[in-house]
Amino acid sequence: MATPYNHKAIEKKWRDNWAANPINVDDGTKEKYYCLDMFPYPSGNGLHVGHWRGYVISDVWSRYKMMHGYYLIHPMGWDAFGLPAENYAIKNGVHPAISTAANVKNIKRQINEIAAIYDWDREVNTTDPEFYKWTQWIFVKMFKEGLAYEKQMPINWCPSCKTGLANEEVVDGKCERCHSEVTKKNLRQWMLKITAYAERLLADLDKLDWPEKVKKMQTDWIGKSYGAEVDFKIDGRDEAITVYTTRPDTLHGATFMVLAPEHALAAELATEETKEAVEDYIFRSSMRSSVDRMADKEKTGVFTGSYAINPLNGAKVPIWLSDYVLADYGTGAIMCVPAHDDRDFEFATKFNIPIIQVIAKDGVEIENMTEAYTEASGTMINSGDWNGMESSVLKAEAPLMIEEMGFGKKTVNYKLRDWVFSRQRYWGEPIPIIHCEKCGAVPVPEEELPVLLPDVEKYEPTGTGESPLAAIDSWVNTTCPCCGGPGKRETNTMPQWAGSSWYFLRYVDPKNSEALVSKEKAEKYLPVDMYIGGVEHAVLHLLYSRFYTKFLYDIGVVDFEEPFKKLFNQGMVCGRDRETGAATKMSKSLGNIVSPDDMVNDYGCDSLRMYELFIGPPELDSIWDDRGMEGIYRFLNRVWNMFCDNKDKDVKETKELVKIRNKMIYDITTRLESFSLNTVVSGFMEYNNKLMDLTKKGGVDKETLKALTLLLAPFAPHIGEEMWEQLGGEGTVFHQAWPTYDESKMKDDEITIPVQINGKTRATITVAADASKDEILAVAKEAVASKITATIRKEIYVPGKIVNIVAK
RNA sequence: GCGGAUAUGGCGGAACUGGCAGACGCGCUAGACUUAGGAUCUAGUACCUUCGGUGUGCAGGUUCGAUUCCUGUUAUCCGCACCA
Repeated sequence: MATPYNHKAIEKKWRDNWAANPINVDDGTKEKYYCLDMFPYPSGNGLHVGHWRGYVISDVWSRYKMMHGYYLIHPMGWDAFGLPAENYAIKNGVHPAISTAANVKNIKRQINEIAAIYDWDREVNTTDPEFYKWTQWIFVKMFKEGLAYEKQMPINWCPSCKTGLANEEVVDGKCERCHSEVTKKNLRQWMLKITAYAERLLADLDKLDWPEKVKKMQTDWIGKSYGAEVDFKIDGRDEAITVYTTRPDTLHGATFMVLAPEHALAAELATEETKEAVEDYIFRSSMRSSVDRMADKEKTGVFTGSYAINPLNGAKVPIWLSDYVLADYGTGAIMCVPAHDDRDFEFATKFNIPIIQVIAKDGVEIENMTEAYTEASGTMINSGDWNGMESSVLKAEAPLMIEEMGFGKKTVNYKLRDWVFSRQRYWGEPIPIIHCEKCGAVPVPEEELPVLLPDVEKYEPTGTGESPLAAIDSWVNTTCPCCGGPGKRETNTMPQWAGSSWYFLRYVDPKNSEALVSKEKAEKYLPVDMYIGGVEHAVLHLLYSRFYTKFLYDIGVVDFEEPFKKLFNQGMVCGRDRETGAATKMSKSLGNIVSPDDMVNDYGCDSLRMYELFIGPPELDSIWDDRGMEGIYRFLNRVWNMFCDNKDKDVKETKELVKIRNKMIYDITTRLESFSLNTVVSGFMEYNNKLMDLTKKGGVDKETLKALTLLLAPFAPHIGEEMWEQLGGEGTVFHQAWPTYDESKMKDDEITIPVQINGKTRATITVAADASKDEILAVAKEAVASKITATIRKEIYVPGKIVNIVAK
């Protein structure tokens, strides 16, 4: 018996060897393959086995690509701005830069335990001034293009984090980070005009090889709808109120109109009698948080006392105010057709407003409507000239008809809002703007970037809407780059998403001081071919990155419009709840975090890598169970022993061995190609069991051992490299070509076929693979002759699969 | 409320275009080797039973044949949530 499997010695040996002789080298002739991991936030908790999973998946894929001759861009970096470091600073008085650096060091050590081929020469850190110089540069460019602008508006405000938030960061009315209830605060904000890209962000989703789920989430978030704007004259005045509707076909059924309480005309429309009630309603609405407004579906509202004129039939309709109409969508005003809209129906019922049905459901007019008929299908009724038309047709044609009639226009709308981009916190990129009394907001000249984040004494957010930077007079007071007069620096910082919206571009040219990325390197190494990470960024990071990339394309920095060609979302690794046994997210507070460190020590990196994959389908959540590690460790031991038993023997290749080898290559390759990584691992186990069997029956030949080594290497790189060396292979195993299979050599001489009677298996027969149908049926009938108790009605033979005899 | 995903032994999970359900692993049972074994190896392990039957959330359907296709339904998870 040869030396037992010693993971510690083998892994140390190859780790040192790879450090001395890097295997991923750009020789200028290879094609690139860019495989990217979502870079981590360097948290003080370190990595758990869930983080590992994603990194293992991407490393296996990278090494597989390397064995197809690619030069890999496989970088790692740090998304290091953000609240936890700042909160730690507030509590302990340690500068975020210091605690972050310590966390980076620890996590880097842990990541190195994975033995992934990260190219640390490409490492980036969003808090590095040489990096955020370009984060600020992009902002300045956006400002110059009119895509970054200031606005005073009520925004989402987290009272616990004491900062404003983007819509994307508000989940169920709560702060995405700390889960506090989000309130509204009227603040001067920096906004990014992501809405200018809405159409392109939507249309280009088609080009992407992304999970449908993520594409759908982005589609819904952008929320495009087609409809018309219609002008309703206010009775007795010259002004009109414009509404947006997707159902202009129902215009004859509009019996009232509702404005958002924040609508510019809301207060003005009140009459003497309604003034008090209207003002009261507007005031109360302004005090309600978005959570309130969402949770409370019961309709409230107030009649303004004014009327509008339906432009189509001249009907006089009352104008109401209600907070179910959103101020910042469409025109902030709607026409209400209670017969054909659930919300309008509810409102009309509550406030006794007439309901006029204009689409016949199943050809009839409903006598007493109990609910709205919302489908656009049926014949128009009560609609003047439009009577008799099909509503679905009218729905499509009405916008243009309205436009021709001169009281509206065809239009589209998006749910997507501009991006609230400023944060009132310390640990982020300063927004590179100087405010001057004469010149207004002036961008810091590009050659003066970066605007360094100064040290402060107190990190504590003020809660007033000012960032802690505002307290540093010496930093705030500066000169205006435009007129040379006195100026004040912008004290808001950027959100955490700023750096992560473009970091993947910097990896390919991380030390360039002249440009964000050189044209040459961008062309050669970008874009990202495969992006691997969790699904939690579906509408945050992934939407922002697409927006940034499109902008950089427009100003000529890059020559592609989509940053990530292919996206893979790995599932979460859950812990098990000690009492209920249910799967729960790993978290510090639940105390169910499994650290990879001990696992690596006890079983080795190769075992942990394979177990991370074996645990379940990579795209689904899975539950961590320590005990399963044993099984993988045993498996690697068995591979090692089988290998050692055979490697020094000169075993002749047999037909059986050739068949198993080709089948093994075929199975592993096709499963890997379809990203079914858990079944790749079980496939290895199955084939190893077969090879162990054959070891007892005469041995396994070198070619087969070699094939196994090559297949296994991306998964268990250390043992793979060791086996390759012991087989006398040249250089590193990762510079070898991925093995190929020959389908003609996978065929069996004999096949085993189940024989069924009436669909139930009664016997199996073994016949020559090339036997004819008649021969097989004859053998089959003989095998089950005693069990056939009725007349044979039908005999079915599916070649190579099954025989079914129908007897009744 | 709307949309999407999932449902298979004690557990994690296999099953390619309909063709032997439970591969592979964990756990468990028995045995071997051992002073010992939480090491290793061998055999067994869906359920009920005597033949035989029943089984892929539940109820139907299509088919010679359904985990796979269709209709309905339940549960869990995820996303959106007054977007007119």
